[in-house]
Amino acid sequence: MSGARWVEQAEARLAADGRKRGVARRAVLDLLGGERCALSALEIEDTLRATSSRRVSRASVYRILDQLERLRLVQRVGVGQSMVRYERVSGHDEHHHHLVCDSCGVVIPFSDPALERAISSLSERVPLTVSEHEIVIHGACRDCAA
Amino acid sequence: MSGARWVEQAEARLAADGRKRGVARRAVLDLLGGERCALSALEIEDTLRATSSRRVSRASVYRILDQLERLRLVQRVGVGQSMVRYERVSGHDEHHHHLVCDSCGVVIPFSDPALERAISSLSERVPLTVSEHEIVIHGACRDCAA
DNA sequence: CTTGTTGCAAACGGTTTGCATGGTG
DNA sequence: CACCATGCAAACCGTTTGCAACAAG
Repeated sequence: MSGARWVEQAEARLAADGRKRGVARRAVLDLLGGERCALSALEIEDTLRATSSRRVSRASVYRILDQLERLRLVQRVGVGQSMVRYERVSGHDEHHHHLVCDSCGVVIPFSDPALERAISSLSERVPLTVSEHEIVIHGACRDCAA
Repeated sequence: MSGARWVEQAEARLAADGRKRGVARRAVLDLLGGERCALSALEIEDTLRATSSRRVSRASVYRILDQLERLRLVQRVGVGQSMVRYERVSGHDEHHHHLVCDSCGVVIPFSDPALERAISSLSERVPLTVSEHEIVIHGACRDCAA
């Protein structure tokens, strides 16, 4: 799913949910639509301040992310243990997980069919009605390991 | 590795690192040694206040957990996105991951050899010197799904 | 005009730090 | 007796909330 299409679909679902359009949310949607990997609320605020002419308040960013999460349009990613990150939810085709460099903090997306197979087979044998899963691999990236 | 043996080994490694013994840390070690799954700093503080006669300050709990993490004696677990949890690191035999009920917050440990195999094979093909990995499966537990 | 949206500032809650005290090696 | 460990309280910082002004349907 392209970013533009995701934005479109998000607007539709928000409208169906009885929400009204607003400048702040539109700016956040446009930003998330252009990113395929996870951003924190503060990064979103900073990026918007830098690129957008109109200022978006921190509170609005959090409220908007909360709405989007409730509608399953974005997903929280527990990559850094201190700051929550969010990324847009697209089709299963774009499903991915994260490599995290514990030294410099860089986050690299990856996907692996064999791993997904193992997870989905496991999901059926577990005492939980599974809704999603998250895999984070920690280590040192090439720059930091050198 | 038994909890008691983990405590013993932890003390040894702390001593080797030039650390001196102290009551607060001993209490935290004993508690973690008796737990196989993840606890938050605040849970540790509360448990110690309830069970131990001597009070352990919140700051000490955080400082001690930080030391233990640095020495790889405990591991942060990003189970809830808001509160960091810690569990002791034992041998590969006790390696496990976590099921989280998003409704009531309960955390259930699990392990799966097939999944571990998929992860370790993946770890060799990834642009990162892998140190560890974390898998969290979200869903609704039996009580909450009912 | 009714109801959602936004910005501001203050409140919150988990975590960290500065400092003085106390205990270990 | 040098240095780590500890408690206390204050500072920090990401996040949430109350409120008043604003805008969409």
